Amino acid sequence: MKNIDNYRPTLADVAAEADVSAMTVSRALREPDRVSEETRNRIHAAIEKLGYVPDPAARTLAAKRSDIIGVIVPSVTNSVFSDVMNGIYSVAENTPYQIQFGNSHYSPIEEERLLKTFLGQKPVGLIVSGIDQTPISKAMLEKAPCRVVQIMETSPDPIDMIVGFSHRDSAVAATRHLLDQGYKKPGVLAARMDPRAQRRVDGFRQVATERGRWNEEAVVTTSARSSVTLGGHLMADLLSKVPETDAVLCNNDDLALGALFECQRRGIKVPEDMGICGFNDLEMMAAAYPSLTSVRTFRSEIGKEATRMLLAALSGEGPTETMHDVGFEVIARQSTQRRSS
Amino acid sequence: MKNIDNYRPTLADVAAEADVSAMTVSRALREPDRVSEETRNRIHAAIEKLGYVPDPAARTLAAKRSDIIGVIVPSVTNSVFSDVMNGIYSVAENTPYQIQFGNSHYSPIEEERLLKTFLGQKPVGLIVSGIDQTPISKAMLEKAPCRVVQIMETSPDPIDMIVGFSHRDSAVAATRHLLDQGYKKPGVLAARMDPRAQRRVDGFRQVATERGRWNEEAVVTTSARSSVTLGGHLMADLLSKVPETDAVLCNNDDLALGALFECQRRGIKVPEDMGICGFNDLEMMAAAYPSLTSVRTFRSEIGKEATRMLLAALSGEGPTETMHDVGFEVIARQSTQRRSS
DNA sequence: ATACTTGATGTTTGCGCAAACATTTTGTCA
DNA sequence: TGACAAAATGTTTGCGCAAACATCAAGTAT
Repeated sequence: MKNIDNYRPTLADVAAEADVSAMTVSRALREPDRVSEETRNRIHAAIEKLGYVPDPAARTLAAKRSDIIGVIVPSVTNSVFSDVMNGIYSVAENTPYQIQFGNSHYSPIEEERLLKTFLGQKPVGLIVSGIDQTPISKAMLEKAPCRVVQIMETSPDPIDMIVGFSHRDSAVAATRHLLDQGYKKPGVLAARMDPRAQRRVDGFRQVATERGRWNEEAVVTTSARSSVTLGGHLMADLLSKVPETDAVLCNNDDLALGALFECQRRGIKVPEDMGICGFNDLEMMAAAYPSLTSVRTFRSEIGKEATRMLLAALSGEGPTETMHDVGFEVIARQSTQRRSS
Repeated sequence: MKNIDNYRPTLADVAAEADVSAMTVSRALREPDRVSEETRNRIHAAIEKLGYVPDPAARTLAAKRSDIIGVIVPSVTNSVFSDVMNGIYSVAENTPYQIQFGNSHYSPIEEERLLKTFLGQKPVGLIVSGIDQTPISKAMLEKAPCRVVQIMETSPDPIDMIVGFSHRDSAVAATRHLLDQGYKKPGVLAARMDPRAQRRVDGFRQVATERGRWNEEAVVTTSARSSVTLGGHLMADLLSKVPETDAVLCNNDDLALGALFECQRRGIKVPEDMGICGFNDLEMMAAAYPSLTSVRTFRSEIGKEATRMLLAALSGEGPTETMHDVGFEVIARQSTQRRSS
């Protein structure tokens, strides 16, 4: 069992120790420039001696705003969002701001609920995923007394600020790559059809149609959570529906890896008989055998840039950009390197 | 730019609307049983009408404790901890408690700093990873005015409560499995030598020594972050040092997958010429070709159980268990299925 | 030398809520 | 029907801090 006694010194205690008023201590912590160096030293010595730690609740109540940056992501297990979260942390870590995560589980309704909770904490900023908020969420964000950054996508009319890339364009580029490599019967594997996955499938459709390679049957999707195992199943499904398929654009890297294993199991040669392209370019893609082509996305960069943008806007110094496209890059590897066309 | 006006109703506003005192409203929210049903309905109608949201800062200040459960993990990108975090969320989601994550980046010093920050928030509970805290951290946790759950490991003398499994025992079981399958020259691949990885290597050493299969040279470790690519490199390294190696125990699944790819690249047959065993049993292990043997760990369960335990202790009802071993399970698959012994 | 700026510090007040205690209303039993 | 317990509700107070304003000393220009 645990010891539950615990005296915590307050600003007033530190003030008494340093022989100044409480307000001077408060200032020494928040606006050091406005306190003389000598006084400041005395105050810091007192803080050290007493082990004073500011009470964030009291600060929030008095200042009518917290130092919280709320972040809403649809999943914490998905490595895409892990990377984004890591980026956010890395920039926020050495600032006075606190990151508070919320997990919407890909549910717009849950996002609404989280948003309400977060706003109750008077955050200084919010980072939300995507641009497909419900009307109620949008309204909350627009009226919110704090800055808002939408991440993962691009949009001509963000709520406030936005950092991401075009999912449609990235799929367009990947599909062109497949066709340029000489594949004739491309298919698509997609799980968890969130708005971004949908836009990627749209990009594929556009290019495939333009080049006369479109086949509705070759689009295999499911609302299930993405996984390597699922990639194998979807690949099997695709092959049973459209046996002549010679390439697959996978909506993410897990599916691509699963598709590769399924091909190995069936003795289908990659890249000769089947081209495989993933999405996100997770670390494992380069290490696979054969190495897997993927569309590199800058997930950590999105998190970092969103946080930087927010901090810049909060500092209030000068005009800040409100849109940032981090782009993407098709990383061609062995899995789409067809010997002959 | 954004609209910054924003009036937020307070308890007093709701009280006026419902024609009761502020305290009754406060009670209606925290102890509904102590308010008559009729009054409660009137209050909820008023809350709805005004869109009242409680101010957590004010509540924390007045009550001298927050509703925050602080969680410190060494990494948010590592899928092991993603799973644990998800487990924690899933149980905490429908409680009044807020989860606050901290990322120690595998640094005990950073953990100390985080702990201090968290304690400043007067949390109701803390969940920390591992049992290797610095003496200062240990002291803070012991004196903390809240319950503490250590996770990921087992220990005869936890600070307060503990949920995990024995890393040593799990490696012992995995190594026995390899030897029982007839492999004679087992090696180990390990990255990020945190205390848990170290204990797993120790388990391997114990069994290998007992059975006369120990070879110091066949233990290839690095302090670098684990990855699939690294798995390939470590495998290559091991083969150059000890070419006769016929099995590897990998300290995690990323390394195992990388090792598999490296074997494929070199034309080494798995499982005939090389047995591979991973650790954690991530989803991809079953989907690989050949499917990969691994030690299943119950990561999500650790998060869930730690949170349940904490909630039970907080509710104060009856005696609660303080130690929970979630165990592990060697999942034998193709990658260690040697045809002949 | 006077008025006036600048920098450094102090005082008062209230943020929104819950603990502790006080009071009123209702129900129950003999 | 009165006495008394229990349930329901109200009042006072202060949590720890920062905003806003007040004060005081030291410099600065003319």
